[in-house]
Amino acid sequence: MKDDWKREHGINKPQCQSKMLPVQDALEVLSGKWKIPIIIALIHGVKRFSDLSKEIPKITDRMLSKELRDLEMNQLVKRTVYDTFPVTVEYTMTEYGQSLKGVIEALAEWGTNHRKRIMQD
Amino acid sequence: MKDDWKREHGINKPQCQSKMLPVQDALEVLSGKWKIPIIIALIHGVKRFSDLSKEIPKITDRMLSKELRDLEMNQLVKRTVYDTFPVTVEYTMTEYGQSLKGVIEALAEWGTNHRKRIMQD
DNA sequence: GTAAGTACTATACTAGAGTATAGTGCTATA
DNA sequence: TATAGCACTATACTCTAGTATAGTACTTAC
Repeated sequence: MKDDWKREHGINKPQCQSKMLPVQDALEVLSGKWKIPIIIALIHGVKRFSDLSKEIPKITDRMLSKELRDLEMNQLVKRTVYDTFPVTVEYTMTEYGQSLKGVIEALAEWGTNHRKRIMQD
Repeated sequence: MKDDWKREHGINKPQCQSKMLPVQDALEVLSGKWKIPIIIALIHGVKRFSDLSKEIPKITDRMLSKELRDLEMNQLVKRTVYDTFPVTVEYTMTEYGQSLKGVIEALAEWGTNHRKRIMQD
């Protein structure tokens, strides 16, 4: 590989190679306005589409649908369809999805502290 | 406070009150395309504007300037102006900024693992 | 006096994330 | 037969993050 190419892709520096891409991967999974609210809602139990819609203020059906699809593609959320009258669909965090708990915990802790710090000025 | 108001602002559920806002606060600090690259560059040492510009591929001056201002406002980065010929400006992570290391570590670890998992399907 | 180096700022544009609003397909009850 | 409830999808719009490109202010060396 040419050095130019490496520079282009930001992998010429060891630290970039080892940290930057992974962090951006993780942030992409959590990206957008609604993923965190959805994840937090689902961490506390199985929910149906309409439950989530009620529980998350202001989210539109379109966004809820799209974000759930994203989370499902990343294997964080499982979608189960029941063949009942008005079809019901349940969303659950997968076992793998639970692995986000640690990350979210770290973010929550830092965020709490940061808000205190910034507010007091 | 009215229950309606609480529902509107998503703080009627205990879990929202305790986790959602802090996590979003933290993510906002790291938000955007360029903050992580800048932070990672600065974690490895003091850098000048032009250093960062060279080290972070494709970032425009405008974005670099804006993101550095954001990071400075959040007290993560310190800006020092030296009264030299062509004025030089140095950017450093503050002591407080170093506190992000843990969060970034957690994100990097999860991101690495996630990439493996998603790729192998 | 003009060219060059540093650290920006200004203006205009583009693309993608998010919003608003309405409509679909299914069926069981009234 | 019509209405209601669920889980979406379609279309069109808006708004903001990011890009592209150019220009500024300062000063020193040639």
